Amino acid sequence: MSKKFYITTPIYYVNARPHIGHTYTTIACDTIARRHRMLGDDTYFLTGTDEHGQKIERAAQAAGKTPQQFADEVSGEFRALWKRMGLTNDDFIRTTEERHKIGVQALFSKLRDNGYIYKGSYTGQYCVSDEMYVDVGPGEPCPECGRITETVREENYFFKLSAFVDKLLQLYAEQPEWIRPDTRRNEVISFVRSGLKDLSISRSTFSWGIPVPDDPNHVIYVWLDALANYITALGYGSADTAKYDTYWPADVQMIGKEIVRFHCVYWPAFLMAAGLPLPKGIMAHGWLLFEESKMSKTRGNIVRSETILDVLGADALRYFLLREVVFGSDGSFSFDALVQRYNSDLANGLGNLASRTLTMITRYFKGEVPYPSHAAAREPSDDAIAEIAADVIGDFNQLFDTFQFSKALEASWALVGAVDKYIVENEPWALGEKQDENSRARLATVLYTSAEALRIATALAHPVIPDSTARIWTQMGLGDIRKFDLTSLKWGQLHLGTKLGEVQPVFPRADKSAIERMQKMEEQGRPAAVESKPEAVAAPAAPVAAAPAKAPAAVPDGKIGIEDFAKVELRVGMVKVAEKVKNADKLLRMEVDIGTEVRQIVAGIAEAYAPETLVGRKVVIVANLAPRKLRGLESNGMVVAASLDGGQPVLAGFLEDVPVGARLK
RNA sequence: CGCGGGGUGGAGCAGUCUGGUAGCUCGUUGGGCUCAUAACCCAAAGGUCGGUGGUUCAAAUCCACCCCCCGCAACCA
Repeated sequence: MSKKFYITTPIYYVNARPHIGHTYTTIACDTIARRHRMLGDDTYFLTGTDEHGQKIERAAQAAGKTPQQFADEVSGEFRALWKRMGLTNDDFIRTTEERHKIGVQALFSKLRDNGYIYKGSYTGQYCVSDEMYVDVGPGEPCPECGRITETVREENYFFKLSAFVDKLLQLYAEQPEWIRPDTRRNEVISFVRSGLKDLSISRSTFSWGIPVPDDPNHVIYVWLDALANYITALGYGSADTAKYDTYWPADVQMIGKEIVRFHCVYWPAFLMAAGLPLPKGIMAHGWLLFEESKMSKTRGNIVRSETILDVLGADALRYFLLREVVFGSDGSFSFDALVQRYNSDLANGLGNLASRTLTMITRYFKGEVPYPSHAAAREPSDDAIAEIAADVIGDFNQLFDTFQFSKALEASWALVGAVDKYIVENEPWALGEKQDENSRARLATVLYTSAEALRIATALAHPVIPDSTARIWTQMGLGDIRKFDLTSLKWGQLHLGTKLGEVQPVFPRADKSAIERMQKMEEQGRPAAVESKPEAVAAPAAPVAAAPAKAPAAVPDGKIGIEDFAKVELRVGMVKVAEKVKNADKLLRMEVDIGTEVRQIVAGIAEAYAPETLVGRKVVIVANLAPRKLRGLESNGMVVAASLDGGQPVLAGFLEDVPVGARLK
């Protein structure tokens, strides 16, 4: 009899191409799903893409595509990547699919029928980037993301979120493990305690979304739309609810820490309002930092999973992510660390243990698993390994099931280490030289013990490194590891006479060139991988909620004509005065002579240039830029500088002398 | 008084919730072994656990205060 197990990833917003952060979440879920399948559970693993909202509408427009085309493309990239990585998701939901639309509308209607939705009007500052209203004054930036907000007045449908404060607090109190880890739970509790305002759950200012039932002028708020995927994918709201009936509520909903509020406050409130069961738990993992700094599109340090797949394979990445990073905390990624882990744990550890053990069995026992013919050939060290293995099985299971992947793997690698030591101490190669009965029996015991420990370590690691463990399993003559019943795993199941397959290294050692290759691939792949348009469009300079700049006449590939360039007036200027702006870390106030006049210009270069070094220097100025106030000072123009991703700006200059006021063309 | 994350041998980290011999990987040095993927095993050197005070039989861990570093935001037209 099997239990059901339903696990979900967030659905990924298609404004960004897949990067290693998405991969991290999805791999974690894949690993959990694989483990549950091995345990015989009726497992269902869902992932997908979130495709609606103003941000997508605008990004598509900027890219000269329809929103659907845009979403199709990026969603396709996600699916292709997961397929390539061999992920075992049972379904892939897209919020633009009909089945999802039906389900969301059914949920909306249900909330309305239950009296939790009312119509009201709302004027406020809207952050396009975060798709939410924020509590700031007109013209102020979004407190969440810092981007500019737009003043929007809408007649909207509202969800009575305020009615759920007590019920939510009760949920968190009664089920302390409902939100994990604790830090996230505490954040949520304090957020809810401070009170909840009703939530606007429709938009009429754009149309890229699911229409509100009976009121097609409104589309449903993206988060209500998106969150519903976890049930619409199962057929909620459709004629066929068999999967919904079987799998809902979810056993684990995995998320990143940035979307805790939506999953731990809004989502349960929606479900309560609809009278539906709540998921059994939300697990929020941390962020993956790239060599200490956050990966971001603007910084251009997003690592693509493809690079790692090409060079080291999916198992290396899977193992690294789950072993290196404490799940729930932030972790850092670097190619050095990846290769290091790969070599020491996989190549030198598990791979080498498999290689030496199986080679000796092949050599000394013609490739058949031996077993000692009499009890005299047993020694305490053999039993010690069996005991360690038994402990590891228990520890691994307990740690893994509480999301402590790094500790679980550490525990099972302790077994690998213990066997390496055991082999050296027992010198099977020396026993192999002798032909007397005792030596043979002793050799049989040592090799059996090693092989059995290897079998156990391999079985435990299978959900994490499925491909390579399957190969070790085959080499051990055990057949298809996917058919192995993990619940039965215990010492002594390896049978006498099991015929080994051909022994081959499973994890070839990676050398330094692997790191260089990956870095090179990243650099080459970067321009294509970075999608900068949506960000630029989402933060329009004008305070008015104008539509993004009308695409200038049909010029392909984002190129501009000479007439567009001619609109920009670049001039050589001489810095007369430069000083730091008070209360600003990055700003310098300069007075710049551009020939015809002296302009005040404020620029964000204070961290790269001391004011006194600038006086007398010639710089390039955008002379016809609209004035803008920065930290209270009006800036009439812009200093041109090279800006490195994550680095400091470098001012443009000339090798030859140029007169002040000269125009650049 | 903006929000957040940190400070543990040379490097990178775990341990802190739940106080009890400071652990892991790499690196260094010396030794061992030759089955194995230049791998594996042993040993050694290397630590004021950011500081000060407190609680305690006992503090990396709990409490208070302080110092420093790093993100993010405020400002990068």
